[in-house]
Amino acid sequence: MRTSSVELPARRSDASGWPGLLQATGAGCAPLFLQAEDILPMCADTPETTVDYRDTVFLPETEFQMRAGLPAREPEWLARWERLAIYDQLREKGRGDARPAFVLHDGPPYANGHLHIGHALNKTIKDIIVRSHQMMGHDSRYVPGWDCHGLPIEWKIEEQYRAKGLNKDDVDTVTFRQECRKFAENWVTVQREEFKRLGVTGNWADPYLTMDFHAEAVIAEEFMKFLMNGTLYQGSKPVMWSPVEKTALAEAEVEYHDHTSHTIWVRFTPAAGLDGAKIVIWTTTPWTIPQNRAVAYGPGIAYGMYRVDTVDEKSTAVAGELLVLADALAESVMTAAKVTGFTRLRDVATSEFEGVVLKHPYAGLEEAQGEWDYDVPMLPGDHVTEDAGTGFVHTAPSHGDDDYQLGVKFKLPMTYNVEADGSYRADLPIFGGQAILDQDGKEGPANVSNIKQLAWAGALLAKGKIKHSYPHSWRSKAPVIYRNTPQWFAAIDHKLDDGMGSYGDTIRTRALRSIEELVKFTPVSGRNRLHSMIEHRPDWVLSRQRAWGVPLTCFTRKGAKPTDADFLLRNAEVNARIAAAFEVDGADVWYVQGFKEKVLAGIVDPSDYEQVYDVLDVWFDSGSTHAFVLRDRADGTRDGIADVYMEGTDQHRGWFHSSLLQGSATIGRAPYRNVVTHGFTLDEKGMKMSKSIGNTVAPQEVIDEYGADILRLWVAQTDYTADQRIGPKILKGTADSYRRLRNTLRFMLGALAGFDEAERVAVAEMPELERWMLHRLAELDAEVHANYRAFNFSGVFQVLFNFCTVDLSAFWFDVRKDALYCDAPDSLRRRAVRTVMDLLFFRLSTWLAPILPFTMEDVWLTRFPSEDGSVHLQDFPATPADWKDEALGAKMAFLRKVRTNANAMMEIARTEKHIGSSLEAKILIRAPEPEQYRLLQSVDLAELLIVSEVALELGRPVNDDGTPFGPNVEGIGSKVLLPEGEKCQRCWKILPDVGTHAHAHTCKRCDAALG
RNA sequence: GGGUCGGUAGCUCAGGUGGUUAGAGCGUACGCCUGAUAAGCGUAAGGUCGAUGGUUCGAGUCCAUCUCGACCCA
Repeated sequence: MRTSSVELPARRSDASGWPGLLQATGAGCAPLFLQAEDILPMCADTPETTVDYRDTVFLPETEFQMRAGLPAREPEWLARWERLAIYDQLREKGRGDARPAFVLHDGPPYANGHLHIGHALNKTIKDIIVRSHQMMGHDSRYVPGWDCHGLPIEWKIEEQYRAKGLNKDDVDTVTFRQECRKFAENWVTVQREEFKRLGVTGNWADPYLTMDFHAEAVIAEEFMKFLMNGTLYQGSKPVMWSPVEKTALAEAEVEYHDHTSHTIWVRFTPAAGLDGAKIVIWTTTPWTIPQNRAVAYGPGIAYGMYRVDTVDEKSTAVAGELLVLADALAESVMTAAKVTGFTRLRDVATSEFEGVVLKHPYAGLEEAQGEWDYDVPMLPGDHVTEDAGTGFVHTAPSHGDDDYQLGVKFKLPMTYNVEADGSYRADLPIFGGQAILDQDGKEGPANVSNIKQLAWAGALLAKGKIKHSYPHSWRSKAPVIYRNTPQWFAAIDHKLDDGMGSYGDTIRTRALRSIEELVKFTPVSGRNRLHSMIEHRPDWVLSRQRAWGVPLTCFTRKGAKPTDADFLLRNAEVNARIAAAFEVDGADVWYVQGFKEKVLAGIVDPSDYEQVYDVLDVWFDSGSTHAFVLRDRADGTRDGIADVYMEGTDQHRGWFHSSLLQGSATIGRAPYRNVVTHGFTLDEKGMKMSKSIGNTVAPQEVIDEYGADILRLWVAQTDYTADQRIGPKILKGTADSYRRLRNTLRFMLGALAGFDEAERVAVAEMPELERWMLHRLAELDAEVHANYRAFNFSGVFQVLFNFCTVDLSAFWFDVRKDALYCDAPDSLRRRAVRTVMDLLFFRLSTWLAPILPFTMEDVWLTRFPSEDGSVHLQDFPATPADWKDEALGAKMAFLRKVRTNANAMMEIARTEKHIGSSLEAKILIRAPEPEQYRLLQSVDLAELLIVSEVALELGRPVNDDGTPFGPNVEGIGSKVLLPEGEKCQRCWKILPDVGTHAHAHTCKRCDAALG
């Protein structure tokens, strides 16, 4: 509720004396009277009142533009930094042990395509970390890197070949690799410029590339450590395989199309147990039946025993037979088998399956020559569902991922029945030589042969067809199959004897203990995430059947089996020769005719050995960056370990993961001390960005429209540890915040115009308000440092932005405008304000510099114009601890509450047209407690409230009629009155002494200031 | 389908171990100022803290389920 707080007649011209009229006409008609009323004061007052003192007032003076013009001006600063070689200057400053090193090791982006918003976020966060640590006193080095090998680049080159009608297989490998190299080089150049445009500082002149010859040599060396320490072995694993192209395919190389498959229900007969009931499996790949090695059941699934009672004449089910099925699927199976009547006899607990051994459907067949006379165990598997099928999963470890995992877990044997061209091996009984898919990608006879054979063996319960989504080769459009192929693995649990056992003696234990003891995670949730991944992961598949990468530099003995002790050639001299050759000519030499002979000459007989031509998983490349960057470069780190690895959360599965495994094997621990992760960037509604939806935000567009500093400010104000949102509306808001900040800085620059060291005032001589500002700066100093150290930029921004708006713009600046504009230049008060303004300048401009490098350079150079200066050569200034004054902080907090209360009262008076500006008011403040009274008396309240006069009284804040002044603060109330006197034409305060001085229409202070 | 993380005003963020009417800034509206002026100041309106159920004298905060979204895996 609002109560009028003014008792005196209104002073304002547009209301004075005409309340009736105003009321009668209404606000909407007020303009009608404005003309006449406006003339009134002009007539009442003499023309003398228009004495213009504007030129005698010290208004802010600055070249600093309100409008930044960032898109146009940012490139100029970039050129300046390049000319001044700021990054190199800072390195010079940190030479030797002049400053403690701080190294954020760059996770390499893939050198392929223009930057997207995720890249911009990633590199900006890194840059803020690097810059802030530099300014906190470190030698903060940053070597950007690129991931250059790998499939996507290979594709692009293959695509170019196809466009020219060429076939990749007809091209020399070295030639092909060199084209890939050129392609990567080109994108490195493009991306480097795009990153630099964001204001990211670093050693751009000499970045690291995983395809540098030295990098390739080191990657090979690191791989050979795995070879030598016994963790490397050859195994077999099902991968997606195209029989048409006779090659393995990566997930990204397949596309899904509808495909019609056979579908069969097959009985498996227990050797014993289960009352002789048959276990029924369902599969869409009959050709995998010869490779069956187990049947999986779901430990959490309800099973029952069913008796077939009556069947349709076309049914292959038999009346009276017993079947075990998942209850949820029994009905559908019976329908498929054309069973017309059945009875559920009893529950079958999953414990009954334990230890049950089934016979393969082809066991005992005469033509099979005993091929399938092995045990088929029943095994529990969490991948078994009740969504489709029978509740039992036919398991062929060579032809499916779940099957493979189950096989690894229970040591099922792998089969090698399917050849590269998609046909059964010639010596497989019954089916030998038959194709699953022929060379055109059409179905071969294998499926139908199996269905016939199952029927013949009496194992076929039902059959049908199903249309479903199925993977096809992107290139040939032919369906693919899962087929086990030889692969190279790193054994995660192999016991190591390498003298690096401080944190365990296997890769896994070292990795886990690193996570537990050596690494700090930001946010902390990353620890569990990485830990559980490492805890549960299988062995690392290192090999890819590709051309563009670092080869697995090893040799196998002809005729030896992978399990033989001498299968792999382990020879330090050979390894040294390989590394030396790579160092000079890169990994291409591996593919040059005669390399094997050259490398093995004089050590072993080259003709006894096969050279491996698979290339390393690119994660091995990036997992090795710590070796060829941190360990080997002069700007690396002393112990080869980084202070920070900072990437997106997806890299728990990627770079953090591979670096951890690689490091655990080669240096015995994680190559990092901090893992910082950022979330994903989503659109304004929190949805994933996609080109088809059209909700993407490209960094280049933001830079063109607003400038890189706005994009950086967006990064800084968001909590990047979670997923963030961006879009036109959000960027608009960011730009608004920027403008507010910019104007605050602009005022500071204007107030500092011509500041001279001689003006400086000692802290002890300063007014309380200035000492309070120093107190705030000391508080901020601690908060800013703590937040930067914790990589918490949204904290830094929040704290500084609030400070700028609440403490500076709305309070200190507003209050001190009077002193700055009107006090004589030599007044202690004005000098104190400018002294504090100067101290503020150094802190604010440096604290914000890591976030807004362009704008803060603008600020810095406006104050200190020079050819070679830069805010980025500065450190955060040390802030004296004794600036802190908690008591003063509490006092000012209280006074500001009183101020807010008075403002609220003035707002009412303003609405009622009694006053306009606050200087037109006099405030009566009543405090009931003597202590409060004394406290209020100790300060210049008129100055603090920006009013012309304050009357302070001890007593209750009530009117003569007992009604309260209005809302109170701890019992203290205020009331708006009108001051006595005339308006000083220089400082605009209404004071009693105005007009009594030499200079017309001035107050005492202004009169003196005018001299 | 599985695992992990997240959902507080239009926006960006605060809200130790559960405890009084959930905070800040921006934006918005209204007003003032016209000596920070394509600025500045003031006041105000805005939230069933994703939903439901539970534990408790008391839950934004603890538990369960659901929902939406994201990431990783299948």
